[in-house]
Amino acid sequence: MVRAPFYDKNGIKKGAWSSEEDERLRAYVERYGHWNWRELPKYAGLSRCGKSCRLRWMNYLRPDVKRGNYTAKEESLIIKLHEEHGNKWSLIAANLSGRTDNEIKNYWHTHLKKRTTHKTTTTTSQTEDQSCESSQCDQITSHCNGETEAESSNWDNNYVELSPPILESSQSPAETSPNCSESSGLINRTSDLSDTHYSSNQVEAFYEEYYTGSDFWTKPFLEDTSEINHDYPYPTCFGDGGTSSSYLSFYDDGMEYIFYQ
DNA sequence: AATGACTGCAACCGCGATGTC
DNA sequence: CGACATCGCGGTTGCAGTCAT
Repeated sequence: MVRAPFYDKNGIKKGAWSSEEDERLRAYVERYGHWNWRELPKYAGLSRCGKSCRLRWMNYLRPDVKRGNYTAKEESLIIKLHEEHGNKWSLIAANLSGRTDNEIKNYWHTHLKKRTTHKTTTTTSQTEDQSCESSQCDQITSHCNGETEAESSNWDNNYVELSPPILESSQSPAETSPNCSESSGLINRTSDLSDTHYSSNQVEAFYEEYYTGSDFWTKPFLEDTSEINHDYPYPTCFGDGGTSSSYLSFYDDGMEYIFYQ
């Protein structure tokens, strides 16, 4: 279902990711963060471009990416937000915990677009004939109007599922923080709040603290280097946890090593 | 069973925005 | 202030799996 792997003229690998590549990228980003996507693949030992790494991480490897089927709530929210904002997938994704904009975009085109088209046509026909017999029509009506009045009201107006929004190409909280330079290399702070519901005020307060308030993002991303896996070289500017030998294993000419030294 | 059409989704691409020098 | 690098976003593509004939 994915493009077959191949190498372009510059020796950059493209196409489907292997499990080994996934593991390398995951291990590297989880340990060192994504301080610079363009440079990252070199240090992670990947023959990929930075853009590809970033996409793979954001869409697939991030631990807080929610996989699996969409709930009725999620579907109704996507439909609602799409009606309001159009193809602003990043905006829509920001309102769905654990979903990426790319995933939502795909889901829209493969599932929801048909439904809303169907809804439009059936709604039109309904005005002429006040009936809607198909279960799909019922489902759409449910999505757009809310499962129940109370449930819909709570969902749409007062609560959001709270975990960091995942945008396929979003800024990480670290990048968002005004206190944090991009090269400072912070790990992502994860949240296990996805199953909890909060009021709007709580959400605002949380994000205030989460993204800007605390000094979390200004702290060095790597405080414990005791368990560094030296299979994944990283710039010496991140501390002395890397070794020259492991680093040089990826740069036989040593020029980049000298540069970073 | 063969095969052509369709579907779903991971991944790619181009371009605008933003940041840095 | 312009040039360049990098990031973020949305549209598009490629292809394996599934379905229909």
